[in-house]
Amino acid sequence: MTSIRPDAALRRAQLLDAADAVFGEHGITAPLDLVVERAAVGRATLYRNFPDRASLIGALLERTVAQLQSHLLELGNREDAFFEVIDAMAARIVHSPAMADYWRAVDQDSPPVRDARQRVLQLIEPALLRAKAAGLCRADLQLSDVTLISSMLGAALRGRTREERSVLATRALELLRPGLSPQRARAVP
Amino acid sequence: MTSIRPDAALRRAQLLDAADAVFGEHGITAPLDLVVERAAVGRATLYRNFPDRASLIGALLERTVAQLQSHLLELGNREDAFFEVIDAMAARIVHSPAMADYWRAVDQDSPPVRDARQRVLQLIEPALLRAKAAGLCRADLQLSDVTLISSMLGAALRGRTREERSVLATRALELLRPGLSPQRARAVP
Amino acid sequence: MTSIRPDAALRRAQLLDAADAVFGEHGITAPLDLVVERAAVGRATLYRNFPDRASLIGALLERTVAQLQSHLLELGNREDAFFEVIDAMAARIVHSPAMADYWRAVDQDSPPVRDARQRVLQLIEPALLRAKAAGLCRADLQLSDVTLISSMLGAALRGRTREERSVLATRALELLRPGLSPQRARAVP
Amino acid sequence: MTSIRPDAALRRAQLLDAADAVFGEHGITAPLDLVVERAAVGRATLYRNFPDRASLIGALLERTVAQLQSHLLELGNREDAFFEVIDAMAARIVHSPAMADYWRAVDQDSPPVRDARQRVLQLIEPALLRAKAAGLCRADLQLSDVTLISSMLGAALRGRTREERSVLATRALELLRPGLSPQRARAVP
DNA sequence: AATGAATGAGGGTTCATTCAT
DNA sequence: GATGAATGAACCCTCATTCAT
Repeated sequence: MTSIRPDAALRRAQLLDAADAVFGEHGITAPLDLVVERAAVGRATLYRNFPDRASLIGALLERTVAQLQSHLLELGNREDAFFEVIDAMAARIVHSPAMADYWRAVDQDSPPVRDARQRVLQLIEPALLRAKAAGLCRADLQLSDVTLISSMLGAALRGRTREERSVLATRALELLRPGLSPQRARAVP
Repeated sequence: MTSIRPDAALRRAQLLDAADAVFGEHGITAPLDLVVERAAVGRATLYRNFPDRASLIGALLERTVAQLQSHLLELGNREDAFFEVIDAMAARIVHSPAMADYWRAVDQDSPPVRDARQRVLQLIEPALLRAKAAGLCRADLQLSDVTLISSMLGAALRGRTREERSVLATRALELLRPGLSPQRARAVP
Repeated sequence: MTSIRPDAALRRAQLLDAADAVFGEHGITAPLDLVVERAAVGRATLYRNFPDRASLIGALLERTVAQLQSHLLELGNREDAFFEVIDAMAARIVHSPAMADYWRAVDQDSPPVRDARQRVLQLIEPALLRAKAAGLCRADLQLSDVTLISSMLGAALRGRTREERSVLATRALELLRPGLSPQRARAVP
Repeated sequence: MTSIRPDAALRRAQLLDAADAVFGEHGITAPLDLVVERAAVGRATLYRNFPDRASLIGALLERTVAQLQSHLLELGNREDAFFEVIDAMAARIVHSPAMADYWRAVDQDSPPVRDARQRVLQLIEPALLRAKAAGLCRADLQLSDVTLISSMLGAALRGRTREERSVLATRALELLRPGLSPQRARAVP
């Protein structure tokens, strides 16, 4: 039994990094040739590792899920973990602006995408419940709102330089935060 | 000399309607063939009226600008005109879900798109100023925030059925509205 | 109303001729690029006229069916029309050596191929019945044998020069003819 | 020095069996990956044993030649050995339907194929001469006709299930046999 | 002025073959 | 010696755009 090729794992990582960068610059419909070129890898290598675009995106999502998981582990039972996650999400999108597109990816949600989304929401749920219990967020906040917020952030940041993205993300969070907090009764208009 | 101008105008309108529908369904990168087919028009006719994709999108934006202008005219000097415009913007996106994409369209902002955006912001500015003066919106709200909000709404709504879009738009506005209102001092976290 | 483009029909014919030649030389799995090149035509022109390989082959079959039909018309009610058809089939294969492959074409018989085959057999049936009635051919000869004979002739001739094909076809017919004639009782071996 | 030759021989046989099966199903242009997969062997192993497709096919032919040789040995000096060989050829093609393709293989006859064909014809020649001498077959039958018949049988059986092949082969032989027997003088047409 | 046929560049994918482990 | 990961050439096909009718 041979050991599981360390170079294969390297290639995979190279490809994922390249894909993340390319998708960030040109959107998730970017030519896969760009990914191949950036990874400095043969064309078929991409296709063996990721038979189609969806599976490539799926793998990128899996990486994100793993990162989220370890982040949540770090945060432990903190009451404000939910908001930390939102901030981290924004930071992640600033870093990797195609991120948000991954979640609604590739014509009508392929299975790997659906699975990853499911898992993310499951991971976030306890944090959301704790925040609600602590009265830190509005009472009617839903898991589905997290998806919505992610989409909104992602779209806002598309096609910008990294610095612009950072500025815009900060502002977007400023505009969104009050809407996540507990709501006073509002006067009728 | 024949005077058949209305004919040409009709073709243009047909093409724009078709483009709006097709872009709404398939995104603004949809094959222009689909537009041609839906407009039931010869292929070159599209290209005579709109030499490239950007000018087609520019024309769609112009239509929106014109609608916005007449809407604002209707609203007159009402203090809440700004919020009416935001709602109208959301409604317009629900109806025509590619709308938001138009604003950041086609690889790094083409001139017709840039122009149209400029004009929209100029139209909205007075309403924003009035809302600020009346204390109806947060003091630091900028014109650039309108672009941001538009992006955020648009992204939330892509690729859904009309009903889903309507539900999501309502929710997105619920989340965004508190952030647009005047802000209390917030306790330090 | 414009007249129905004469040049379009020309292109179609050019393409069919080119396809016949190329398939004859390299088999029916030859790269379609060769067809395009030989027809001196843009690549997409091929694809508009014939969306896929099967439809190209289908069209080639249709041409053959039409030729067969007019040939049979010429022959009228002659008792030996069946053998004339067999000879013509061989001649046709000599001229266009991919012909036989067309009949069992492209992974498990596509609909256009199936249709064309059906029509050919229907056309030949009367001639076969007349030959049987006149005692010119063996009593148990079936329509399906025609397909079989066509396959056998075709295979014998692939990838040869025209002259070699002609010699081989003559020989193949010499070997096959006695088997098509009425059979004497054979002594048990 | 280790003496692990049987191991290598086993691999070779595995590969040949796999190739025969795959070529039978998908034709002799089938992806060699399928052969590798079916043989459950590393990819480079195929290439070490058989540097290219032609040499793989050549090896398959050699196997057939060997079988033919031992079959002829069994038959001894029987006068009808020639017809036994024809029947065996048909049976072999029914079993391994790519067989006939092997003989005219891979773009204009590669050397290993040419060699194998040569040897087969040499093996068959005595049987043919005996049959002729005994008046069992037509006087003008040539060695080259054997090639022709093999092609014809092979083509007739391509792309069919085993059962269909068996039925078709029987029929094809029925049609061909009279043409191989001594010919009466034929009335002028 | 309007049509739709023609074009060719480029994307996705497969596969024979080589090379590092 | 054996493995399977990596390579790149080549194929099929789509689509924005031009041009003959």
